[in-house]
Amino acid sequence: MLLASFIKENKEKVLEGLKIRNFKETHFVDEVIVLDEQRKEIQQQSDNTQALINNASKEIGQLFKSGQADKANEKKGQVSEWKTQLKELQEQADVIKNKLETALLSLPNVPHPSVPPGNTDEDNEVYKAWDKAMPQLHENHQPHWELAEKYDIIDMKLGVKLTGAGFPVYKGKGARLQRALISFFLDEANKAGYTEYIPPHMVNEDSARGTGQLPDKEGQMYYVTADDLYLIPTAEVPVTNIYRDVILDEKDFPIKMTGYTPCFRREAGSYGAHVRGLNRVHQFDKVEIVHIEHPDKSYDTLQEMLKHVEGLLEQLGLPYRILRLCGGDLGFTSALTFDFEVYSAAQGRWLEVSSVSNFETFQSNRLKLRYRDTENKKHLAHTLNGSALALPRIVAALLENFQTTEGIIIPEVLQKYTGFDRID
RNA sequence: GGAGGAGUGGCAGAGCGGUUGAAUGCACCGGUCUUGAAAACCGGCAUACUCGAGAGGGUAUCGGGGGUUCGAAUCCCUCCUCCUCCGCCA
Repeated sequence: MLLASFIKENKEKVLEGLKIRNFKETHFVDEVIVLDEQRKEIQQQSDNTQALINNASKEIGQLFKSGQADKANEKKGQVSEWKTQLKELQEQADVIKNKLETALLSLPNVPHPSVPPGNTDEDNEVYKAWDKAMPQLHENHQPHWELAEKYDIIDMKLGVKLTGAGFPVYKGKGARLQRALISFFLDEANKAGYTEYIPPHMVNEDSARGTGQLPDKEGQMYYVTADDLYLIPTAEVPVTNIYRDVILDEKDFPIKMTGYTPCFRREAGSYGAHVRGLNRVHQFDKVEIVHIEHPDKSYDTLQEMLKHVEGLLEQLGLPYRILRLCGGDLGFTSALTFDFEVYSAAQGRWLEVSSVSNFETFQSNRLKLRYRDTENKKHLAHTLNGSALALPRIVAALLENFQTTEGIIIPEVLQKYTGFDRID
């Protein structure tokens, strides 16, 4: 959420940003500015009335003390008039505040100047292309969903029986591969200086709001009605919210956190060949990295995160490319996002496996995540996060790219985790 | 799940209807003293919104929300959290 004051002072910049995003509902910008003015005005009136009441109440107290009950009762009459006025003012104020909140929540983050304009994923900029060899598959190669069945390592049908479509069951070497990847990713994150967390897999409404899942993506989350809790769509939500309502010292930067969690996404309305197998599922595993950074350093940090993710993919030996998302494809809360895609050879497709973003102050504003500078002034911190990495599509690419007539070869870095070097 | 008890500033801990944004202690910051340090003494020390060039002013906040009252940290309702006991349980 942007600050109303920021919108007022940077109206042109905000409008330009919305244009880059191809965001049509620019009327919210003026609404915010007007409503914020109205809010101040009515707040002023309401505060003044309250001040009158507070003063009169003190006087009444004094009068009772000095035994002038009749005068006190006279004052009471006047106060009750003010109270009626106050109530009306507050009702008006509530209406305005609600409208303002709605308008503010409707506006996405202002894109970073480097974000290219564009509407769809076709307009994304290839930031780093893959210029090395592509995997060469043998003649009878198969897509990962067939391999998974052939080697009996992932059972989608069993998932349907137990839960429903999109809930894969990993079995035998498939399960062990899954666990190996999680351990590998976490170990790499630890080596890179991230503090590891195991957060809850359900969060309350405040947390979902803090990182911007609510109200924007309400339908995307599984919701436990009996307890008013949301299943997390990513570790970003609980991990970033660790720092909700926190005021840091400048010297606390950078804060680097990592966590493995399952992720739950309803993905309503998805269907077709592109969501086959592991390409899109309702529950998947992911290791996330989260940074909280000083505003001056957040873009250097974003580069550092890209390097970290690149390192993982290189060690796994998967062809990858990095995209700079265009305005239209950029997430609501993000200022700049780089997507990582790996090449899944049997499908002949690039699959998104990581999304690394700088949210600047968009999340921290709602989180009330601030820091004190050397002059003791408070400012909003910057938050960033990235997948490092999301498992299913990595598994898909591993299965497809490393399939041989003698089975699937496990990358060397994973072998000490899996305890086997091939799936056959 | 059942029965009790409790939630006050960074921490500890008073207050239990009327100048209480909140005593006191500790911590922290500045100063005096000191060769330096400690001790002692003096002063400062919450957050948000808002008015003001500034000095300074207004409003809100004593777990969250709602209510009673001219007036609530103090009374009532409700939710949350923690503690003790019982039950259940990986």
